[in-house]
Amino acid sequence: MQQKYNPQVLEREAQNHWDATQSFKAVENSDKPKYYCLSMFPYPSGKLHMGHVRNYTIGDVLTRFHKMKGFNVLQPMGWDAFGLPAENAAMANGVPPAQWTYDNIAYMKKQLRSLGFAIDWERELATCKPEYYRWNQWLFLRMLEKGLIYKKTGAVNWDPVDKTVLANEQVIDGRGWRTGALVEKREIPMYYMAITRYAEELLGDLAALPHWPERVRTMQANWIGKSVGVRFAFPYTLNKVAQKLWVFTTRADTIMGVSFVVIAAEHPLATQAALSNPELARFIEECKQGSIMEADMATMEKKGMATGIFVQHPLTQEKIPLWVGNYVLMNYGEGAVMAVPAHDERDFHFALQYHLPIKPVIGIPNTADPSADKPLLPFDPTQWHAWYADKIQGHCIHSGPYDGLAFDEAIEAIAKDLQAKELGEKQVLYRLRDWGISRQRYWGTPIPLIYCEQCGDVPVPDKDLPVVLPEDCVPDGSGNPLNKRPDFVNVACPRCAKPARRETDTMDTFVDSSWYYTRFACADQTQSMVDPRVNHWLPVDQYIGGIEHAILHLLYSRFWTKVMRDMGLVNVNEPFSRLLTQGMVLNEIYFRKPESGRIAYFNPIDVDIQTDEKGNRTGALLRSDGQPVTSGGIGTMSKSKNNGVDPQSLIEEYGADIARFFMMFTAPPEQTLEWSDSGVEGAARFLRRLWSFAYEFQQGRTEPAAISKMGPLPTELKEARRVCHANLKQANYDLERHQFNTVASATMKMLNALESAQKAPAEQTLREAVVGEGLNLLLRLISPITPHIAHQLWRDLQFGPDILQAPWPAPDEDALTQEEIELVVQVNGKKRTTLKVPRDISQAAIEQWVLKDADVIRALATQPVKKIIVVPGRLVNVVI
RNA sequence: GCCUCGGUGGUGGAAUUGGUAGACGCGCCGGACUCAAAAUCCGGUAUCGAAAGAUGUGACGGUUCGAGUCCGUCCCGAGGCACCA
Repeated sequence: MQQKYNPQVLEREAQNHWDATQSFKAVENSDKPKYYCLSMFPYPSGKLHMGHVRNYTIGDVLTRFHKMKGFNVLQPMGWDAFGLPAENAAMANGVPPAQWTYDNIAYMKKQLRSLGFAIDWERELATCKPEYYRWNQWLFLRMLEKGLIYKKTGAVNWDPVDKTVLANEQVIDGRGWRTGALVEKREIPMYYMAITRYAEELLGDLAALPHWPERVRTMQANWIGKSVGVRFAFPYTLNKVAQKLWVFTTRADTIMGVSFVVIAAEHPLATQAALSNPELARFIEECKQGSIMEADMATMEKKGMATGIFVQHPLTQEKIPLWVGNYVLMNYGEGAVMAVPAHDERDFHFALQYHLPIKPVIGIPNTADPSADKPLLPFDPTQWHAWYADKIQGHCIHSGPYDGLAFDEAIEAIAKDLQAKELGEKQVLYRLRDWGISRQRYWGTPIPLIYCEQCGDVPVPDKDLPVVLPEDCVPDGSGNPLNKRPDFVNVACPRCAKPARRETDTMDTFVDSSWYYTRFACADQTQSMVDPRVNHWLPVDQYIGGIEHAILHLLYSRFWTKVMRDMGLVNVNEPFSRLLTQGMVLNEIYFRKPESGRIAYFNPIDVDIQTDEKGNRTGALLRSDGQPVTSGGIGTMSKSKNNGVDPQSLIEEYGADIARFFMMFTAPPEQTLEWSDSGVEGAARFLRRLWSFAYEFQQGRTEPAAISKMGPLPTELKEARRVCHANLKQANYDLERHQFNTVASATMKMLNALESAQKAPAEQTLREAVVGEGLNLLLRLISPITPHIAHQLWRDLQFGPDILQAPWPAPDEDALTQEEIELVVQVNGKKRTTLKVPRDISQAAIEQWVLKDADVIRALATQPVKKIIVVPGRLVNVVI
């Protein structure tokens, strides 16, 4: 056994051993229960970042834990290889996205291997390869046949200078990132997936995912946003033609308070009204400026303009003015809303701004004088919010036939009356919109369509799949380079064989990642998208990834699984049984802001922190020039803030185990993790201490490998043994709930206890028995986190040939029992003292004992005891 | 703006169902070893106070014998908002 802990050498040896024994190869014909553990696959951006290390370490801990618990585990890895950054890199360096991507994959794979993850590399896939994305195209065609994909226009960000479509990320403060030009909204034809047809099932099945975090289910439910309301129409006459303007509302009970109607700038009626109203036309143009992002839309100043058109209230026939507003969304509901300023905050502010009438129609009952019911108004927020929250306190007032009706009754009555006039009905509406998948970009899956002047839109026949993306294009920022590739664009129409054009739009990269987990089950299958092996492995038992994917990726994947199910490709309803959403990795931000010019960020690695003698931070200096830098707090590691830490240097300096231990110890997986150099040093110190302790133990051992029978133990050894088993028990609980930081800390507590045991005055054989048993448990417990050192020490201490084959340890309940327990004694809930009592003491005896205690008597003073609350095994509270 | 989550010592965090707040680390202080330093080892470390004791989990209020944990209002931070992945 080596005296010094040398991670670089032993980690390579352990990894060679796992490769040679094919330790992580997953097979379908095992008699063990299957466990499919999947971490979200990385985008090959260049090199691993700390978020990746964290994500894959969490997955690996779960993989190895379940392997030792006797599961047949599949942990695969792949590459989410299409996407915008490759095009950006191409513009910067002139390298084709394909080459950049493949180079990155090669480098990052090497990095992943050096971290010792228990991955079955035989199933590796990359979404940018034709053998993968041909199935995107194949399923696209099936969905097109079923009407699950359709074509309609949708809004994009248009850069008028570069004449190109911009991603939301490329729009900064409403301007193009390269040109600085004001971005415009532009409507272009796109393909949509009809995810809304599955809205009800996607919502309902959230209940079938009890092992998903509550917050993710809540976010998805709110995203789908089912609301039951009333769709109804305001009749109007324009150019002597009677027409109807439809709106949707969840607050039909306030219909008698409507004082105006607002339509989106893109609404056909707005376009029509603008024909004879240049001022309105200008306003509508103004509304079309800016990005398509909802956050921008929601935070901009609410503006409106009257159209001069009036519509008729469907129940009172009153004349209602029609407005165009920049805050009405064309793609939700009807693109038109009724405005009730008395009972909606946004309408209220709009009405104040433009001096429109405010008519209260909901009030709280006044029992003394029903004729003086007090109106509830949005400017009385305490009451209004309370009423809105549970909808039970108020009722209709100033509402003619509906006076006195409560929320539900009013909606029923109003919907019935509207229906009788054929002007409305109750309707279920979802906030969820259909998924637009067309991208005017090069580095993605080609959409398999051909446009023929004679035949129209012609789907590419299956026999011509895949439509292969040329890999040698270099984008230059002025539109999709595919349009400049006649060899790609020009094609014979599959129907009439005349010259035709290929679609040059590619698919949203979320399409690629919506089904990759099914492909891992049968990555070598060349004849079909998936094969029956998919039903062996699905659903994924444990999925791990960043919380930032809580809605889009996870919802699209759930949708896609249901589509594949309905086509008979898989037999599960949901793809991921358990979900762990990991927190982001943060680091300090330092910068200097010059009088003029750009703010400069400095990597924390180049900054020295100054502290006072108590350790409080007093300042920060840039090491290169000794001058102060400003602290910008902490934030997610990013290029723009120059606060990333390259995992490569960490792995090279300390080795994989120390990096992994630090990641697991520093924060629980679901919380953000703050980077700290000294924390890494602490992890290194612990593993070195573990190594030398094991070395000393092995050197002084008299009976190699024997964990002999234990006779009666002296107190110190008994206590050390109790600590080991108690921590193991707690750690097993923590592993099940994925709280790995306390598992790591349990291994530290065990080593602390074993070090005291080693020094205890006791017979050598007894000490050896206790310490040997403790080390044996500790190594197995720590092995999922730091597999390399555990592998080596397990062999060096002759516990067995391969720790991976060892069973998961269970605590010995006998070791946990204590003769005496400590009770906390409180008086009126305040801790006064503690009391050592026999384990099986009766309640009456405790009460007697407590009342005789000097500290208790002093705290009682002269006041009489009202009652005594005893929590068995924990505490006593004397109430006075 | 909307949806969701979080806020505990100098610091990362712990506290299983409401039951000893601060486990285990980091940092800092003191000591041992050393010519010296690093490394390592030992001890201390919430705040105020000489002590007894009091205070303390973002703020304020409530429920309870008892609240970091439950309820209400507010403040601050993070993630998402449909073309970053």
